Amino acid sequence: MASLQWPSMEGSGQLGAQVSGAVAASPTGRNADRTRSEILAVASHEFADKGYAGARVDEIAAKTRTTKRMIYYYFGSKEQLYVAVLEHAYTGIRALEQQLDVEHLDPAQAIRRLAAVTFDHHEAHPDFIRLVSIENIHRAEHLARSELLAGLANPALDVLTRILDRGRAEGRFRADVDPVDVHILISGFCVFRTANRYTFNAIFQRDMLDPARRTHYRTMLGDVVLQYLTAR
Amino acid sequence: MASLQWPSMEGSGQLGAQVSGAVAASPTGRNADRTRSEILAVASHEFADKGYAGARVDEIAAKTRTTKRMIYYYFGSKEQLYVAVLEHAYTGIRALEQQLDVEHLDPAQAIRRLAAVTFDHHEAHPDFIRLVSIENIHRAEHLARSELLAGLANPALDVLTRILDRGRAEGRFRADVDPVDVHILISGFCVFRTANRYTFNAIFQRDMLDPARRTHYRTMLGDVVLQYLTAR
DNA sequence: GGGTGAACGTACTAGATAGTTACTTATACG
DNA sequence: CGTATAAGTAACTATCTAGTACGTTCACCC
Repeated sequence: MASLQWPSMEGSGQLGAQVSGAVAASPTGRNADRTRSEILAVASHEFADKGYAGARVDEIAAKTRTTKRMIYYYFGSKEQLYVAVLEHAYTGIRALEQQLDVEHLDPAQAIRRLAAVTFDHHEAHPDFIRLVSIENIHRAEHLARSELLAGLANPALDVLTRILDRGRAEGRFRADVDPVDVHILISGFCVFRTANRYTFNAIFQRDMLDPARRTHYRTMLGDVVLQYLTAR
Repeated sequence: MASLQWPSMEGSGQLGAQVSGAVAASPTGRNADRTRSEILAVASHEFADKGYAGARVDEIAAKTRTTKRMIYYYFGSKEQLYVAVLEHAYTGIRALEQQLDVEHLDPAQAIRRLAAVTFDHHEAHPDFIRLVSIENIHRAEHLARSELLAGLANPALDVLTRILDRGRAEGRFRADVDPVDVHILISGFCVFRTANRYTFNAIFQRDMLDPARRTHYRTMLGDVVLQYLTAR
């Protein structure tokens, strides 16, 4: 019901805890790690679904196999729980991004691949995109205060920077493009497609996430980015 | 304090009502139109600021020169007030869009102009962008139910369609581009820049709305769209 | 100059909601 | 084996919040 949509560090669902190095969990009854991660998983989904103010601590507790007391036992307050959800979501996504390997491709193909992977990520993790939207409504006040997330650089940007450097060295890409700007171009397209799906559909009667149009938008994004990078 | 950031139909602030054809408002004391529009203006800002669940009816009332009773008198419920805010916001934006006149420009210049005007709109009406984000968190359930907004087509899309037709007729644009896709490209860039400003800044330490970078992003968008339309 | 209805204010209520207290049970460990 | 402590439950409370009951005032019209 409330499994996380990005790979969690502790396994999201049924009884998947069994944390690697730590204390072996007792098979029966109580299990701190499992309880904590189950609360986190349910809370992630609830906050993503209803927003911070719209989510209810009582309902999060009800969807867990434990009680509200445990939420306060492990997380202290609704706000701290929300921050934990944000941190968990961001670290999970970063772990995914770090896996992408495009060093062996030529610059143009590497850019297409990066754009496609980003595109797929956004489609595969709607809860994450929703959490980001929600956090922007709050002007990123929680994100800015989190010291866990403060220094956390974006691996996608590092990869992008290296691709651009190679492309420039080979004389295939323009010299004056900023990696962050390219990232904005890619993210803007992907985020808009998922985050604004509902109002867009209400007005234009077009579901941007219709599977029939998926490859069309995926290649369109690659085209747009490459054309920008290779323009005279 | 709470003036609307898009042109309202009734004048937002002090005592600007004095509705055109209707009954001349008494200069003193009570004035239905003024009260109603003042509630709407304050509510627009509050909902945009805090979201639907986060906004408080009591606080909206407090920031008005009238009382909570009047909110329920004119709008019925918190939800109906929110729908009224949405409808007011969308009709206001549409009225603005209808003004753009690019028929006298050649297709390429017209596209640049359309992109630039869209770009400016997003920057000038942050409350509208926030309301759209909030409505997307709610999966556009209110927008979809509003019969006022149901048939309301997007004038920007009509303009875009005509520009593309002219460009194709003159052999300057590719034949296989969909106006809605071009709209996605433009909107995606503009919406991302404003709506995701805060989390983006927290992670990349770059304010996408820094005035020093404004023209850079404005021309970048025009370049990207034109390159997409004119690619071999 | 008084009747009428729309516009408005005050004070209240029922229910929801974040957070707490008091108490119980399982588990690790000397 | 027994006890300290981590893990857990259920019931409670203070406060907040959407919505309402009821009374009052103003503008208008005859």
